[in-house]
Amino acid sequence: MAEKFYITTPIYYPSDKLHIGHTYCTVAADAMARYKRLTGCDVMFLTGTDEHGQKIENKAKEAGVTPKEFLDRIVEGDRGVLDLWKLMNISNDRFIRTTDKYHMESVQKIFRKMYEKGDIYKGSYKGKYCTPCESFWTDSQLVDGKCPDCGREVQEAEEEAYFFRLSKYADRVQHLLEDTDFLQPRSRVNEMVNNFIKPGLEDLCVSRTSFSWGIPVDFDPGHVVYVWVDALSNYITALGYLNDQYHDYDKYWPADVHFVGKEIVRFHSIIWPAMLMSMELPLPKHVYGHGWLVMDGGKMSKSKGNVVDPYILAEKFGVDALRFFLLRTFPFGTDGNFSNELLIHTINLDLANDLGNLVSRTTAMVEKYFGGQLPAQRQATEQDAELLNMVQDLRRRYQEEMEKFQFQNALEEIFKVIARANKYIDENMPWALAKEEDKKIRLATVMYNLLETIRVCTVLLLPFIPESCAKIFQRIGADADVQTWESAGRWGSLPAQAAVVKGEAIFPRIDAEKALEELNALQAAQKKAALPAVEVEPLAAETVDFDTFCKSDFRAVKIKACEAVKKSTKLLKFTLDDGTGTDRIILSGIHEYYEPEQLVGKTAVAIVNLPPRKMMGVESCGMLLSAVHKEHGEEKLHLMLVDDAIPAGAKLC
RNA sequence: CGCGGGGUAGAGCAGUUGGUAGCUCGUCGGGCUCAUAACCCGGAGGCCGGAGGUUCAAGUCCUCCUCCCGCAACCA
Repeated sequence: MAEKFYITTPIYYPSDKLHIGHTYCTVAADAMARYKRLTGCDVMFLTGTDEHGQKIENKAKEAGVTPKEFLDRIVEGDRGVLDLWKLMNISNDRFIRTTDKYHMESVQKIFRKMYEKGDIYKGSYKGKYCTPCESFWTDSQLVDGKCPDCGREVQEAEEEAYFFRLSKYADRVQHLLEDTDFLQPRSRVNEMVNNFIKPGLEDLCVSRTSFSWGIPVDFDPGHVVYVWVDALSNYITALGYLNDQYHDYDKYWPADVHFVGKEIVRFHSIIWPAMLMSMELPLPKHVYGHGWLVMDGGKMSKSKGNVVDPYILAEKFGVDALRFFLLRTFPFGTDGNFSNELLIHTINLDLANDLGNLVSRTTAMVEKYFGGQLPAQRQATEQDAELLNMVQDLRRRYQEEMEKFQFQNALEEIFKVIARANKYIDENMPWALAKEEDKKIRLATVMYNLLETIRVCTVLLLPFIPESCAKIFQRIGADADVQTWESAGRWGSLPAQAAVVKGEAIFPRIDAEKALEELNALQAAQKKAALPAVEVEPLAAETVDFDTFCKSDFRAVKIKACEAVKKSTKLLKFTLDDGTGTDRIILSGIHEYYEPEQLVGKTAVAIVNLPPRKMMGVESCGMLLSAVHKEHGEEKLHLMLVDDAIPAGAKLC
């Protein structure tokens, strides 16, 4: 019986369109799944979407549709999640949506099971409640003891909630992390243990009453199951655990590996094992926390406007080229620096110049010198040894790296061989052999060795660039029986007289300059189209009475000095002349928009009778006024600067 | 002193248990002409962030410092 292999991606939260980072993780999992299938494993590859929660509820409301309608559009709709995976040639065996009925029923049973065991108990979530905002706040979220949203008084309140006894499993989880290879790469272990386990694991709130878009707790209808139990359970419900939709749980669980982004390592390496321990189920063998793709050293984010759309790249350069680039360029465990230049560069170098060109020159010569079919006779020499040795050992080296999820190293091994094959051509100079009639057999041998090298490399590239591999096999006349894992380990599998055809270039070279220009234009256009040019806050509906308004004391102030607050990215510390003769210190979080020296000497407007407030250890007495709006989704801020003719301390009314 | 990651040729990165510093690109020079102006060979280019220490020997181990990046905090 075939060995089984169960691999998962995270289930993505579809509150926005997916970006290159999601694509990265999914492509990696796909390559791994394809590799395991190639080696003969019985593979289950799962991906999906995490569809509950407040944010989805809000987004849907903004869009004026029901949550389900909103989700269907973004998951199943045009250029949605399913379309993207189809485009990227993702070979998942199953796709789970947490709004699927079977999943919801399973989660209710799981929740109940843990409750009946005593690992989930009803408690209360203590906090402060703001009645007009209908919001709960923790003490640390409050501002001056008041609601951070509206600034009004809050009441001590308790929200009823269910808790999971995470603390009960702290020791076992710590042991799992520190003493086994459960969590990879190893560098993530310290982070988890130091940050979350050593300070003491608190019991986890696993239900909410403050929103309704979630799976109801069936024995307590006011509550919905909060994200942890709902989302993490997908890895077993999708196999049919406690439901009748599927029946593969016994076959595939425990998972061989969960691929996850480093931001959710915590949930997968602490909460998920604890939940499974509570349910007394086997633990997944590995959790692999991969790195992020970052842009110019900074995190990709909507507000920075540097989110990369995989659709544009795949359509422009080809799906295989994009898949290849993602896995060839970046070590899987650490962050990678994404750029369009690097993408084009990698495609041109590896795929066009090395691999594509090797296929072209080899097939062209077989056509030119032998009409597309080699004679059966061979004449080996010592010159062949190095290449043959490399190719014959390639599958082993490749396998070693793939088993460690080191895709970039596995590909590196293949491309070393490809480079060696290009060199082999130069060493043997087939064009010279072709000129001498008595060297025909030697020439055929050289060509066959090249075809064999290409064949073996192509088999091993199947998990990464499946469509291109099919084209290469066709060119070198490799049928299905010499496209197998087994045949990649056996030199000489290609029939001696295979039919070879030249054909079009498989990876055309890209004109880098032109492509970059087009790409930038496309990305800029898309960004503009997606977001409104200028957006301002809607006017407040509530009126404020005149007396209340008059209590606010606005003054013109002169900026005498301004400096960045150390250890803070956003705060500037202003020393102001407010006309009283005593300096006034105000902190303002506008360093992203202004450098301190730009503002010294200017006249600004401040409200001076706010109670003082400490930020980053410095006391701020009042607040400088700014005008804010959004442009193409990006926050813009302008400090209110007024005529320098206005004296310090002048009252605004 | 909040937690973690990182500073190695112009750029992007490898460097396993300490033993003459490597890879890719770029650059300079040469070769070849089968091929997608591709391919092959050679050269130049580094006080491995800084300072101490352990050692016969340190990019690699220890201490301190410094800068960058995430998370967290903060943004009245």
